[in-house]
Amino acid sequence: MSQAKEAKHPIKSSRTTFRIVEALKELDGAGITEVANHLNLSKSSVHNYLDTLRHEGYVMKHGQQYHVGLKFLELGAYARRRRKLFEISKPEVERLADETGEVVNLLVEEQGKGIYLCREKGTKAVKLDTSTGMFVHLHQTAFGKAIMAYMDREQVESIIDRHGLPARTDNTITDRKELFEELNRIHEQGYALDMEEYLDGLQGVAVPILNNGTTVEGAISIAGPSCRMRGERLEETLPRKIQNAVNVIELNITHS
Amino acid sequence: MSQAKEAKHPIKSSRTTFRIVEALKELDGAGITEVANHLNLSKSSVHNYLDTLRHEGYVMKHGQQYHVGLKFLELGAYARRRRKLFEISKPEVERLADETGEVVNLLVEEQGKGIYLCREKGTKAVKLDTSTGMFVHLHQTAFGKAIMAYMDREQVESIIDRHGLPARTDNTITDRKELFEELNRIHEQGYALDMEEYLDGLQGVAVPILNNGTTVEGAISIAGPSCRMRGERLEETLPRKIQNAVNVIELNITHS
DNA sequence: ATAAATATTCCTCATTGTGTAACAGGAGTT
DNA sequence: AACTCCTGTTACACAATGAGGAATATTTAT
Repeated sequence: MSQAKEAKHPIKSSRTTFRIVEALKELDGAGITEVANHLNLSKSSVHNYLDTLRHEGYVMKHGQQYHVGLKFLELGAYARRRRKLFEISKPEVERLADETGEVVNLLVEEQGKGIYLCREKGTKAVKLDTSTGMFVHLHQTAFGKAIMAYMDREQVESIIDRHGLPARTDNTITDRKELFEELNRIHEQGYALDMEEYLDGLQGVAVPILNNGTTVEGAISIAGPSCRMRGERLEETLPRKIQNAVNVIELNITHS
Repeated sequence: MSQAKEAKHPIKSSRTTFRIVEALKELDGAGITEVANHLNLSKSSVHNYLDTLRHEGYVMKHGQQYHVGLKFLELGAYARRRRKLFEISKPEVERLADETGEVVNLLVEEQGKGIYLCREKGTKAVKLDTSTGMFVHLHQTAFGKAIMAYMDREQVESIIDRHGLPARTDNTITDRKELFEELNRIHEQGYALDMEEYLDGLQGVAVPILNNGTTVEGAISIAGPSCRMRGERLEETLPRKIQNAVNVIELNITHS
């Protein structure tokens, strides 16, 4: 499993293509010059890229503003659907949201980071700026830690090497040794806690989803304001609720 | 509004990049030679593309199989979130699914075709192979016709020119004149019907979502097996239910 | 009406992607 | 084990192609 930072023979235009689309996302829509400045490219180049992308249907042009097109949703939704985990888990995630009233997330690991497959909001759910398709550092969240707790140590090491352990709040675990201790604890108790490690005032619980009791497929988490997430509810009731849902999911995974 | 089939100076590599990813989707994962044959490209080229795409995080490699990566979901979900229509409509779509028990869809137009923003299944919902992110011909579905019914005639003409009127079932409207008559009827009655025009045995109703009572933003449809979709339910109850939901949505759209 | 932004087109040269062909590694067969 | 027949990967050299500068249109603002 080669881990080179660069491809041997990178297709430059392929990379710039995506850099441009990503710029469009970052800037939330932009004109040609804006993109050109943002990426230090010539206006004419950017123009050619955006023009071809538009003809391919991957970007939209409204007036003089270019935008990321919904055709990416076609590919993205396909990639998500391919993971049987999503199809199987969605109803359970919805049920959990109804029952608890909080925010429930389904997350998987890809390329050493976590990505949300879906999120359901219960009636009391807090507003969060995160959502479907977003990438997060695994060590900063409950579900991320839950997933790592069931990976090989070397795998976790390589992820840390690749992405580091950047902090997001004062509580984020940024120390390698400390993280591994936490992962051991999680492995023992079967669930992970997020004590405002991702966002101040937000806590959560997460349980990993295992295939055949061995490989981690993803994790489900429930998150809410710290005031509602404590004591028995945080450490007993909610973990058990998720565990029940996960049991159902795991049954369906192995039998398909 | 130029409608040239090709960009003036197309970036070839940009196009092949997407052709490769699309091939990966069509083949539902593939190896290098498979892709190369499928697209009449040299193995080495495909290898270079897939390698860079992998390093960019847009494709995944499992063993010798390459797959569309979830990073597309990041862009796709963003593009969807950008449309305020989605955020506003989602709860209404869910409510409709609960109330009717059928399949409820939210669709918008992009590039002259229809694309599903979301789908919610009620308890009695039929199984459908379509889903989020999928593109469909507008004239083949109830929501598509509902959308076209509120476009300028010339706009509809140009869409037909671009995509034609291919049939999907024996009932699909394939005649230009017939389609325009149908669109007039829809405009008058305020809702559109799909009488097995997309899939045999499947019927549906759709209501367009208007902004300020003028521009079409999208449409909501309810679909189900023909046996359950007839008479008063099809032509009265369901249209009214959707209309109510749409009213709520339209209110929220104009006030934001 | 003029100015100041854009976007778009034109054109040239060096870069970059392409295909051919050779190489390596694994699975299956005799 | 040696062989074949698949893969994926690397090397290389030629030609196509994308990049950038500058000129031109087009829109928007003053």
